[in-house]
Amino acid sequence: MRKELDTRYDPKAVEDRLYAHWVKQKYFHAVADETKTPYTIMMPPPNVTGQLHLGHALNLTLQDILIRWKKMQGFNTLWMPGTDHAAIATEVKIVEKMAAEGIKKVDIGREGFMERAWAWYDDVGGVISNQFRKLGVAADWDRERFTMDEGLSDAVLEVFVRLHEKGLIYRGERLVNWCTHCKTSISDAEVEHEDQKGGFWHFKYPVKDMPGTYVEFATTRPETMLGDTAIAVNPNDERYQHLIGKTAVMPILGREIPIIADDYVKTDFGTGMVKITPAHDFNDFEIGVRHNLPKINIMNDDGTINENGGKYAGMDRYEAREAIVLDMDMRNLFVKKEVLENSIGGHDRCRTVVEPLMKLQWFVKMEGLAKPAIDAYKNDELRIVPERFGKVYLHWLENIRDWCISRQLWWGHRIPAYYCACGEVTVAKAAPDACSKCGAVELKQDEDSLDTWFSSALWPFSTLGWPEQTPELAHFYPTNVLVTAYEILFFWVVRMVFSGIEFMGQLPFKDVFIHGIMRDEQGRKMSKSLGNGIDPLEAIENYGADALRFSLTTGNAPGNDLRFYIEKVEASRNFLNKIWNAARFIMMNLGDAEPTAEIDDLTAADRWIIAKANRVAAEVTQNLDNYELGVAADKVYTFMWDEFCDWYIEMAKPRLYNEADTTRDAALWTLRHVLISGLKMLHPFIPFITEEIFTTVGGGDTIMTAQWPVFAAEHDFAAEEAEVEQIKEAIRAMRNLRSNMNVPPSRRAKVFVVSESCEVRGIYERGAKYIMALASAAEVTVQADRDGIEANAVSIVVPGAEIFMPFADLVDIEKEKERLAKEVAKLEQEVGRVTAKLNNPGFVGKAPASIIEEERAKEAKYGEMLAAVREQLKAIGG
RNA sequence: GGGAGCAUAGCUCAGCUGGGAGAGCAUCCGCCUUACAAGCGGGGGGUCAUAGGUUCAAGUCCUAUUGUUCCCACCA
Repeated sequence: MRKELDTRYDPKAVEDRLYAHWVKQKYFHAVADETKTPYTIMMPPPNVTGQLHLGHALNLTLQDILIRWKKMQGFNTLWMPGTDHAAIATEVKIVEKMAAEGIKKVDIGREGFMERAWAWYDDVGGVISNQFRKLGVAADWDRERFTMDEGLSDAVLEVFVRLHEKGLIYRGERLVNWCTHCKTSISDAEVEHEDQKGGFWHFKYPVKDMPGTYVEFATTRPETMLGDTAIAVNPNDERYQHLIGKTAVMPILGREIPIIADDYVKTDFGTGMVKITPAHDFNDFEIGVRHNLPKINIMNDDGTINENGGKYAGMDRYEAREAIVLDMDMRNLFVKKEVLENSIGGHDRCRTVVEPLMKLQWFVKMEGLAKPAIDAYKNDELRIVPERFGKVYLHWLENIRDWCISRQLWWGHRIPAYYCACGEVTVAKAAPDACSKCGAVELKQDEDSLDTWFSSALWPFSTLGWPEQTPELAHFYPTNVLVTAYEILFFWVVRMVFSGIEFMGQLPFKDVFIHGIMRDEQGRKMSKSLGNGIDPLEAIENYGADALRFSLTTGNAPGNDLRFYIEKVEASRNFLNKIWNAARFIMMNLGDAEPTAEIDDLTAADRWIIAKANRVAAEVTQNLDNYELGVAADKVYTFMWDEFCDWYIEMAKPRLYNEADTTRDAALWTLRHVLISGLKMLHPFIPFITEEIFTTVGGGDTIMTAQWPVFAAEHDFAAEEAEVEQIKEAIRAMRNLRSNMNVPPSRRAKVFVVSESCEVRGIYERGAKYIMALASAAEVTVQADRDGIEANAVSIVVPGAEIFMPFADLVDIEKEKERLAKEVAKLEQEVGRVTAKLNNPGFVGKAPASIIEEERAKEAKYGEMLAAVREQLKAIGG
């Protein structure tokens, strides 16, 4: 039963209906089945705070292409979707919402907060995954997971306990990156460095018992002077040898601090003297450890100065800075202020300048975990596409520091550590009944929760049921590829890799396919503050999901950023319409017929397009294998539009319109066959329209499980391809000439094809109907000589033949001479180039035989054509 | 300070392992040719950033330079 199709493709009438149908049919659902070969992708879980943005759209489209393609290849595909609780990002939002109601976290306490948080999750947690569906993604929603699900939370606890048992998780008082706004520690990866011009203040401290002697140093953060516990110089600095071992006095607080020698200090920067503040600077911390210096913390969690800061206590860190500079100046100990270009770390969430603070936190020891992740890449077990990101991956892992995993937040996985008054700390999945040391039953669980990436690091196996040994885990792990933007290589990819190796004994994926990020028309990163974000849902509303997807796929190389142009979506929409109309045309002509054809019935044109489709299938498959999705899409696009629509369909028309044509069925069969092949190759890219047409044209119940086209040697018709290409070239030449001479299509011309070659004449005799249809010829006469052709007919030379078109009244002999003379010049140049090449002993001696053969063929071809054009020019008196 | 990417037609970008420069959009000319004007046919437009080098042959490989974007980094 065939439906009538509109002249314009309307995605609205198709997309939602088909998606609901796919879901209902469980086409996306994967079942563990050991008799099948799995192909698995873990969808990067979006934050539950989010809305679908173009970055997601790009990421999802690429994954969906791979999943749908592999499914058609017969793999047991699983695309695991889910969402991430996004600890800090979400908590900030919930706090904001509460603030609007005039409520603070402390007002309602941890339990009250969590209640609200879960309510909030119930409200908006599913929004984004519902938006994902609009894109047509073939994800297994039946298996959708959330990082705070019971099962995933259990995995988190299991991992924490195991790492702790192995000594890879420890608790310690260290300097951490502290956000004074969010009042939590954050990991190194969450600190964003930004270059800026800042103050560089020079001060001097008096040296004890050496009146008139001062140590002069410079700092970018004068407020940290309050925590100074030493002054350091380079041990080899001749200028300061006499000061080493002496004592300086921090004037404002009157604190006596030693002058020490340490290699860290450079002699050629600043004054060669450095103030040492172990509690507020990562370098100084190390020096403090080396020299056993006291660590004096001068700051509160909110960035104000604490009681160690004397009279500055209570001031904000920047207020204190000003005040201290002023006070030092009053004492004539302020030397000068310079401007210094340096980089400053801010919290990636709120941009607040990060303060290094001493904190008792939980850390993951990274060295041992990083090693196998490094080896996996070096041993080629892990492949990163494009390759250049492999260096970034290695560099990060080779320089990794311990990972601070505790966060002073409530929304997340609470750290499973229990404290007893006796000082004993118990780490266990469940709260112990009593302290194992003293037997006390009053145990307090750690107030902190875990970094959100601690749970997402487990995503590839926690979603499959780990630590339970589920059939899904056995079948679908390890996954095949991880598709993500380069932005989260460190946050997530690296952590999944070492987690997978540590807990599963196997890499979580074989390939990492990295793409770029979406930018606006001007190349700027899309951001909320700039307000330059494009809503993909709006683009889908206006142009359909297929059009959006296709525009995100073509013209982009792996790893490169992508600018969004609505014009590109329009162009994609036009392509969809083209396919739609080609299908309409074919269905109209098919009617109720079910044409059949044997290979022997096929004409040269049929074989030509079949051979082309065959080769495109091979190439596109190869491109997809290499993650060259843009190239793949482009090839199918060109094949379908240029070759199939603009040439083959046009060539089929004369056969279709002639009921008596004995090859009519072969044409119909070929049209339908090639259309379906094309739809299959397009389906991963544009799933909706291809499904709609496929089912309408009787391809089957769904294209999703149709077999992906493979190269078939029996469809490789080289001779016919060459023959049709020859006809195409002739048609193009004739069109070109007509256009040059301003001959309207309505004026049909007689065409004479002259060739001495019997073989060539055969080609043109068979191609006559195409020349008539596509080059506005009234009739085509093929002959061996020029008998009967008007002397002033315009002529063109094509390989192996000359073509004459009598346009008596239109011909301007002078212009003709000009045209032919130009043609001669062009061919002479060609022949000259090729001949020079062939006369070059280096070329003939070293180039591969096939290349030399090609050049020889060119020389012969152009030589022949040149002779013919010269002849024609002579014939009209030129 | 270290590293990476990019620089190709007016614009946005492709161009895989080196073998005569491509697409989309824009532009110009001509077409309502019975699938499609969201279309059809034809055209113009590029010293592939610059300078060297390797090679019979370089947009493609190497080196340097310039411009640009980004990543990493505890120089006070």
